Amino acid sequence: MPRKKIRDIRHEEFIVAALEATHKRGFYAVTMSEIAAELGATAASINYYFGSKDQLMFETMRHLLRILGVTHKQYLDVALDPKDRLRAIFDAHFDPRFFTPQHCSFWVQFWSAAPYSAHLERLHRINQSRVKSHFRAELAPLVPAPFRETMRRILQSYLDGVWLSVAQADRDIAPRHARQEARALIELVLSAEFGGSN
Amino acid sequence: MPRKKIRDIRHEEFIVAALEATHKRGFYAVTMSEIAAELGATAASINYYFGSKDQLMFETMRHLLRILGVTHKQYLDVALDPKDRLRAIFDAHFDPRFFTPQHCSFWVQFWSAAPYSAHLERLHRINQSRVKSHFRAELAPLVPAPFRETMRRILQSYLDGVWLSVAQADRDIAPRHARQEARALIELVLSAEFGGSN
DNA sequence: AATCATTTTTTAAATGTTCATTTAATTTTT
DNA sequence: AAAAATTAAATGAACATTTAAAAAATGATT
Repeated sequence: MPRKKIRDIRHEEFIVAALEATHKRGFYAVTMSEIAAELGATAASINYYFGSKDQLMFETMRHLLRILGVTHKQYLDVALDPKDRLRAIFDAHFDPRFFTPQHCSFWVQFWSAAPYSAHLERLHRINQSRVKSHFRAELAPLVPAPFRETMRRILQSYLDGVWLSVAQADRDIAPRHARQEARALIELVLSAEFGGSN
Repeated sequence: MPRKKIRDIRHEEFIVAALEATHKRGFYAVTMSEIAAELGATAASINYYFGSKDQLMFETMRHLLRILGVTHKQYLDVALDPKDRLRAIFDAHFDPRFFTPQHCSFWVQFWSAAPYSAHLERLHRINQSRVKSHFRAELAPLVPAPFRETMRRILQSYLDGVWLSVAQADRDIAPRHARQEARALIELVLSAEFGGSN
């Protein structure tokens, strides 16, 4: 069993530190020194490992996306029917591993910054189309084609909106509650009378 | 008829400039000089009128909130029934005067920055509770009490989410389309079977 | 085990840039 | 002439990043 390399340990540590410090101070206001201070380290060592502040933030978002991807897969693996598969998207986003104040606030701030950096924007586009195609695929067996895109956009906007409100801390963050509410919305969407097809 | 004071003219001009420049460069990246340059003016004159950059941004958001308030009132004035009144909230937010790329991106970036500034946070809290109570009031005659809060949060999160996605420019911004979709969601919410009451 | 050379990791301090803000003077309006 | 509006230039603070040196880990050789 090969011991973990220092490089990998630090990589992880600094990402966690970036999440924490960003949550405390804001995406732009947070400084390298503040992030390093979370670990009793020094700003220079962040550059030693990541090269730049931008790169650290980029890697931190990739880390979040990785968690999200793994979590989603786990829920899909136990999904029994199309409705479960649709729920899995929300369950993954609202999983306790993921749906924390730190993550939500980093998430929202990162995406609002994305349009202003080619680097970040690319990540955004990739993620966005991934989520979009998941939604489309899961809605296909559930919603007739003419209504599908509307329903998808409703669900997706709702998902983003929940994050925004959690990041602004005007809602407390019980993952269980978020899921419950998402399920209520899913029921609503699926119970719609699509011109008599249901 | 008293001529407009220079002070008021500049106040407005700089706010428009702030919206435009922020849209181009991002809430944090944008500099005083860039904002001033929109008008062929100089950074110093912003401070002459506003005192500081923070204050300019603050006033800019207040300006948006004022437009929103006025617009909302106009829609309420012509609403004929409870459903119209509920729609009025969305119609105001998605009014062409309001629902522009500049406004949306300022809006989203401002609110994601809000938790990190006491000044901005106060504005956020005030606005948030205003919107919340509007939703509550309009939903009261339409949705039975036990479901009302869930429906309110769904609608409100959706509203925020639409903004986020418009600010990220992965949707084009036809106000008409946004309204249409909001109406679809309203229908969905109101057609729900609340334990047989409908 | 102990020594020492080598590499890796870490830091303190130096650099240099980018602003917001201030100041003092100039231009424009009244 | 007095007041208001505007600017160019100065100021100073805050940072990310670089550099050069110190400290720690590694590992080969006795």
